[in-house]
Formats: sequence, structure tokens, C-alpha cells
Amino acid sequence: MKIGYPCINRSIGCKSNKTFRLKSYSEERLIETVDKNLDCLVRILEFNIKHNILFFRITSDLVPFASHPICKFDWQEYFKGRFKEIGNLIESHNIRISMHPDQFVLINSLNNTVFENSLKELNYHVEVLDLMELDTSAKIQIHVGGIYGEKEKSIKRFIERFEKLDETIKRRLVIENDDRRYSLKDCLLLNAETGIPVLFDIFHHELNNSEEKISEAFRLFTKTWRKKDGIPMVDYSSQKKGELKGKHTESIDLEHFKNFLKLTEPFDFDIMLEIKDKEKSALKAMKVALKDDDRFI
DNA sequence: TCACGTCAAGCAGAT
DNA sequence: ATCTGCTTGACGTGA
Repeated sequence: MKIGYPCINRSIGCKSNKTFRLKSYSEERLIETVDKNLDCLVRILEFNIKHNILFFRITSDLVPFASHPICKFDWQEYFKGRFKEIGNLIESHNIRISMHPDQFVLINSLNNTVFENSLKELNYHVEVLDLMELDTSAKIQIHVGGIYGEKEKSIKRFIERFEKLDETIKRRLVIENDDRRYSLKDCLLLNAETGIPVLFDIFHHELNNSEEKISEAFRLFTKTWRKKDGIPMVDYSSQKKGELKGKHTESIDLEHFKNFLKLTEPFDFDIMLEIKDKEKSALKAMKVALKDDDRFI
């Protein structure tokens, strides 16, 4: 059982998600940016190792414009060695990795160009993890997609499109329940049809569910992860107090978190803290977890 | 150094 | 019709 945070570390003074405008694209600019992003990724990982935070989501902005037609540069070859080194660092410290392509990745889009672009974007994510030579427990999480006014047809389209994906993508792809469109129940149905693992987002589940209790939800989604997929992943957040429903809290609510650990006691899983202050909350959560819970070594 | 208009990409609910 | 959230502001021009 591990705790992690996504993409950005706000304490160490560098970012691994630096980008630039399409208009200012040049090969030099790309190389320079990726170089710095990789440097920073190493620094973040070293920070995490030092603090026993062994789950991390790598930013999709690591290589800007990697899936855009403007990018003709063979960054894979150019940075091969660096990716491998980072992969070694990850593996030697047994760090769990995820990536989360953004909202433009839609397997079930009605628009074929959107689908084609999604494939390119997924391929880019796969390349990053493959260049690091990470095993298939390093996952790429996406939402199921749009509804387009016909949910059943859209689910069917997801299944058909998923079946035809390259094995390199399929072996890393997982779906996450979202807060408005596809619930845990929908994701479980998709798992039954395709075998794709379900990443459980507990905050989304609170906003969009079929009244499954937490223990029931855990019993169901954890079963969708096979041995080769690694330990099931969970996205954790809680409601920002006094704000609109669905707004993420600024910093971890430790009472809520302790209760969450209690409710999920029989299960083993890795927790991604989707909380604004990133590593700060991860440090707080680690402290609580190490003290109160023997699932954390 | 700073203000601020705009930024690769989609969907859907809210206003 | 336009804005906003999504995992997240921040790039870069003009002054």
C-alpha cells in the first residue's frame, strides 16, 4: 500500500510540466524543455524517495506536443538513455507510476479525428512508460468518454474501439469512474466485457453512484485488477468545506482520511491524493498512515 | 518587472 | 450563447 500525489511538487522549486506555445515550437525549444522536465522529474522522485512517497503520477506535459503533427523530432531516440535511467530509479525504489491523459482523449468519440488524435496521445503515454522499461503495473488512466445523448451506444462503441487497440496500449490502460457520466457500475460493466481494470475514484463516487457502500465498491473494483496489473489504484480526495459540491479540498482532511482508511481496512491498494497542495498533503497522510495502519509497512 | 489576453485538443452541465 | 471544470495555470507580448 502506497501513497502518492499527481504531477507537481510545489516545494522543490522546479516543474516537470513546463511547456511553451505551439507558435514558438522549435526543435531546440523542445529539447531544452524536455531536458529540464526530465531533470525536474528526477528531483521530484528523489524528494519522494526521501519521504517514503512511493506512488507518483507523471505529468502528460513531460514532452510537449509529442502527439502533435508539428513534432517530427525523434525525442524517443534522443532521450532514450535518460528515460531508461529514470526507469531504473523508479524500479530500484519500487515506485508505482501512473499517468492521466487529459480530457481530449476519447476512445468512444463520434468524431473519427478525435479518436485518431486520442490514439496518438495514448501512444505517447505508452512510449514514456515503455522507454522507462516499466512493467505493466505502470498504468494510464482515462475516463470512459462522452455520452453523445446515447449512453448504451457510447458504451458499445468504447468496447469495440478498445478491442481493436494495440496490445501495447491495452496492457496499460485503466478506466476511472467520473463524477457525472460513467459511474462505478458503468465501469464494472465495461470490465466484464473487456477485462479493463477499474481505477476507483472515491470522490467521484460520492457524486455519482448507484448507492454502493464503500466496502461494496472496494469488493467489486479491486477484483478487476489482475496480477500483472499490480495492486489496485484509488484516486482520493474530499469535498472542500463551504464550497460548491465537487470542489476538491485545498489540503487533506485528516479525519476524513483516517475514516477512509478504516472503512477500507481489509483491502490493499495504492492511493493517489488528488489534493491541491500536492506533496504537503502526501506527507501528512504518510505520517498518519505509518502511525495508525499496518498496511503501510 | 508586471499586466493580461490567450493558449493543441472535448464534453456537458450551469449560467 | 458563453462559461467552467476536468488533474493544473502559465506563456509570452507589450509596456
